[in-house]
Amino acid sequence: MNEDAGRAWVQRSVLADQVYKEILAQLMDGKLESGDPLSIDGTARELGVSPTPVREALARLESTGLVVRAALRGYRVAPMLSYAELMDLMAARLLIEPHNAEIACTRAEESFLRELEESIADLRQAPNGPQFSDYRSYWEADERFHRLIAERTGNKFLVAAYDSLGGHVHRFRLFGGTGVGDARSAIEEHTLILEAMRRGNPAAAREAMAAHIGGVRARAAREAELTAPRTQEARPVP
Amino acid sequence: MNEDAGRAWVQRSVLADQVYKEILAQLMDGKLESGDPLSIDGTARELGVSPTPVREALARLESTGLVVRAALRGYRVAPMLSYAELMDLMAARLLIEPHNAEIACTRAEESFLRELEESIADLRQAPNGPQFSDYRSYWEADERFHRLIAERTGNKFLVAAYDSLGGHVHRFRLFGGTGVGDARSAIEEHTLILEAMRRGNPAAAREAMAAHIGGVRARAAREAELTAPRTQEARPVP
DNA sequence: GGGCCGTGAATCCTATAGGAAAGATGACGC
DNA sequence: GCGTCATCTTTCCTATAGGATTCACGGCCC
Repeated sequence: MNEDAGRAWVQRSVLADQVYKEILAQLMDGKLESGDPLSIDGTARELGVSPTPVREALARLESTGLVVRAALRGYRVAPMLSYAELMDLMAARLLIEPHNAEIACTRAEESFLRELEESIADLRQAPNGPQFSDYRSYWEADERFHRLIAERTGNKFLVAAYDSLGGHVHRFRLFGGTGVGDARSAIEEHTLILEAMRRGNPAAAREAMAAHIGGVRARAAREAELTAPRTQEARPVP
Repeated sequence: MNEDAGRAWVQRSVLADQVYKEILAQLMDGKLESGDPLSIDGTARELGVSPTPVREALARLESTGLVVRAALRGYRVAPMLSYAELMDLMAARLLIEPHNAEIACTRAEESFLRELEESIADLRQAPNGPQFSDYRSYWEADERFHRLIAERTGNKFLVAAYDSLGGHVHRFRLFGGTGVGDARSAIEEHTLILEAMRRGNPAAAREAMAAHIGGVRARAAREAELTAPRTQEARPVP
């Protein structure tokens, strides 16, 4: 488990960062399920490191909402988003991200537009298989698109607000085991946003972003219906 | 529930939390100034604890934006907000908090309104001297008012967005050495928001909150002009 | 005089050890 | 059979030690 000659993932960098990414990958992959206790010592043994970096990584993960911390009782994996929570997340994104797009459009420059275009191109060529390692690059490109817009506002508090939602983390966590389901639609909508920005029309950019988030919400709702009307009423298995 | 449950375990607490509060107090008090390096070992020696809790406390403080972390070079105190950044903060708050107030108003109950009223009462009787220890209770009551509204939305992502701004942390940090300057106005505006909520008028609640944030912004701008002429202009995004 | 480089101190990062509390397991008594 | 209690294991939390790295300072060379 820890002895794998092929992966010497103990490099000369901050170990806490490596642990952070590893735990994040396991969370995305579904290896760690909702409510699982995330023991500090246990994780340290499993990864072959000491508890100190694990402690620091978990302290940072806590701010993402993926893990929850009880005062003297350790960390636990945050429960998967329920349908209502997913809708809440989309409502919050609808408040913040269209606004970001509008502001960013007023400050758009050619280099910025090119970066957006590049992220869309990366999105097109990224695989989107069922495992997190498969769709990781897709996830990164998608996140980069939205983050670029948030950062382009020039307002670091809007960036912080966008970050705090953890929209992509929570959304893509639901893809664990199934893969990205709405790649085609997402790429189309990203392109529409970019075009509105190219035209220099802030109102159109806002509307395009709102339409995109709305589309994500609708598709997420449909997926949630398809997979399982789970967790609302825990019916005993016959 | 049980108020008189054993008190013995209360004295046992996580040391990292105490370190967190202590560093926060020093930041608020101005004992730690912008750009100061915040050495882990040094802080540990100063507080008489080991580096491990300090490390965890700093990792959590990083998400508040009060300290910044360089990969292998330690932590530093984040620079004080410039005039432009303060305006950016208020712009972000104007996006989020009026919306929160509107949603919260639609779900207001008597207990919620009473809690709001209580926070305003606490605000009235709280001292607001120059040291952080003086206006700490004022700060807590003010923060509680806004947080109650955010939490009343029932949308934890809106709460997270509100948290991420760190509005009160940054705003009150500027009060270090001078004390709260706008207590009277703030109390009045809080009362107006509460009255709108009592009337059950979401649009009025939104407007009252927007007026409050606008008032805070105007007063902060005036203070900034008094203390130091704004030399820093909004710099273009990279 | 200015730039480059070696040495030393300070600091960060990680590992290990031990005390304390919570939870689990099993035995005992009713 | 069921509740209670003692014991044990697990886990969290803190302290300490040591390797690795960075920054500062002084000397040396051009």
